[in-house]
Amino acid sequence: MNLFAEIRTLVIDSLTALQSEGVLPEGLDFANVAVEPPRDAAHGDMATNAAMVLAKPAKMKPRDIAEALVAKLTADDRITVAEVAGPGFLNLRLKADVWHGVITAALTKGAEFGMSNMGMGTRVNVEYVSANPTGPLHVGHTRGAVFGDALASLLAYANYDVTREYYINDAGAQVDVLARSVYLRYLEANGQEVAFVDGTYPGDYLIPVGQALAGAYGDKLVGKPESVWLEDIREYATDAMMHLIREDLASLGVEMDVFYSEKSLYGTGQIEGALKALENKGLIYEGVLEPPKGKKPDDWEPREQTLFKSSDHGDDVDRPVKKSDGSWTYFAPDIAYHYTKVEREFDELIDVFGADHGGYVKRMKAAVSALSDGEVPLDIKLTQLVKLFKNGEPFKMSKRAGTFIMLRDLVEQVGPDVTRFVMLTRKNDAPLDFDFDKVLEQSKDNPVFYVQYANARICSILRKANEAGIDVSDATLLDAELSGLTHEAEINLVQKLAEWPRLVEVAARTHEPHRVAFYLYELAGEFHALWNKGNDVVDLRFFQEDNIAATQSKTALIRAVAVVISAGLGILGVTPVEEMR
RNA sequence: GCACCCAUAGCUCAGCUGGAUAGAGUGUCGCCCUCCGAAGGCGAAGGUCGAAGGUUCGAAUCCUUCUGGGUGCACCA
Repeated sequence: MNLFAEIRTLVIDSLTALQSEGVLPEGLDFANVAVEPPRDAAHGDMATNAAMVLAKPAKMKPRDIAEALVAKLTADDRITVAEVAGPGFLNLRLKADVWHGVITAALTKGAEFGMSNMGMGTRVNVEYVSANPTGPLHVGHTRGAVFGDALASLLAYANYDVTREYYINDAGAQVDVLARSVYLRYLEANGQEVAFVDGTYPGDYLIPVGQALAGAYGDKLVGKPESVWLEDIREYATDAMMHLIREDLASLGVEMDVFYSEKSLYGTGQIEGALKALENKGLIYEGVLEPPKGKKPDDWEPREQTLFKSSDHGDDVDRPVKKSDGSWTYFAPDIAYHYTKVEREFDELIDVFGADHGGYVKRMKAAVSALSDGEVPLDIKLTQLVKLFKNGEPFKMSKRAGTFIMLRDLVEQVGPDVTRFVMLTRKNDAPLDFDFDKVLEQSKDNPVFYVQYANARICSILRKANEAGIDVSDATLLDAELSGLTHEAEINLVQKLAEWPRLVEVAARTHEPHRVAFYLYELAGEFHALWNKGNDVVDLRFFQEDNIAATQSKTALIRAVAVVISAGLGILGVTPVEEMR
């Protein structure tokens, strides 16, 4: 139930009626007519811009349209007052029981209150993490993982048919490096002294892989040339790394639907097929790129390469798909991979990349645009850096000194819930400060705590009422008499609840799950404000020992709040707590 | 040199396909704890929304230019 959408429908219906009465001209576009919460509550419960938006196309004065609309709207029994204000705003006040209906709807629908049909089953592929299978996930990956996962859940909540996908880069040179590094660990496990030169991965996490390999092969591979073992070890090592990565993801509560292997594209004609598709559109040619201006690499020399004419689809320059020696560039399999997404009949694609891949956005969009003839939109969300702090001091990370922070370090120290929520307290394209101490702090400036605390307080009251023998089961609260909820602070809270379905749609449309986190913080704020008013105004306390009916109506309200908090935290992948410990 | 992202209160940040007097936390100042959980509460002060133009009835939001910060820039993944 989206109250704003319902009132908007009423406004549109009224406008249509005015057209048939000849008050308004035909052929008006109502798409921009909005019904929103007013910025200032003193203006009313809802506001619509209809008169201002339509003034120009209807060639009428905004106030004249507004006046005509007022007469229509006040005839509806949900509206108590409709008045024209300012340049042509129409401020509406709703009957109290309309607001109370929000509580009933939340209690009836539970977690489904707020779900939207906006997606209408659109098939959307959300690709995220996609870290190279060369080691465990670190902090940067964590943000991408949390963001992508929350975005996927958000879209699912708005009735998109979501596929969560991880692209495994298991075919490039980096997995050869991995294999060589593991081979060194293997030699080590066979009692040899080894040196980790530049260009190998020295991480400890490869030690058990080398040992396992020694267990499986004994010393059969010792002293053998690379050609003998590279392929086997590469596969063995990438499997081991993907196992690590899956464990990391699981510890965060991230579950992928599809792990798509880059290697599986090779030898099957899929890369050739994707490039053929581009070639058929006349977008592949042999050519020589201009050197980059201003920053010319020292070893630059003109080379003829196979190029994709990405500049035809919004890119700045054309991009090579083959190296000068004829082998694929990394871009080629990526094109093929995205081609499979188009062929798998997704209606929309979303890629979540780290900000350091920003330079990759245009060419990828160009490729998808070309391959789908502009039919399949690709949105690429970049997640900015996470800056770590401890005791207010920047936490310097160094691979060499072993202070590189991994996903598992975060989860071990602060838990998956805090990790996830904090990662979503900033827009994806803004850098994020993550302070190990602050995120565990129990105070109002810690949003995780503040939201969880609200939920815990609500649970506490429900327990208390139960202990006092008052029935506060959802079934009973559904029938509770709500007409007593008239105090401004109570209505404020209800109105905040009413915004939830609307917020879900805004967040889903903009692909911005952080809006959910901010909304929950605001909702918790309204709840705490009402609680605190109970300190002074006894009638506002949720638990009224000598008044069962009042207790039930007030617990119905806060139970609805808990329902929305749980639903919102569910989207973020955070478990609501019932008690603060 | 080019591209992308960012610039909002002292600080950290929200700001809804453009909407009314631009919001929150924190910090500062004043008052408040016999009270369902004070791990706080109420109030005040605090802004040329980086700058200048433009579009619009209306711009923090859209366009152009500029300034300042971040990131990336043939063949590496």
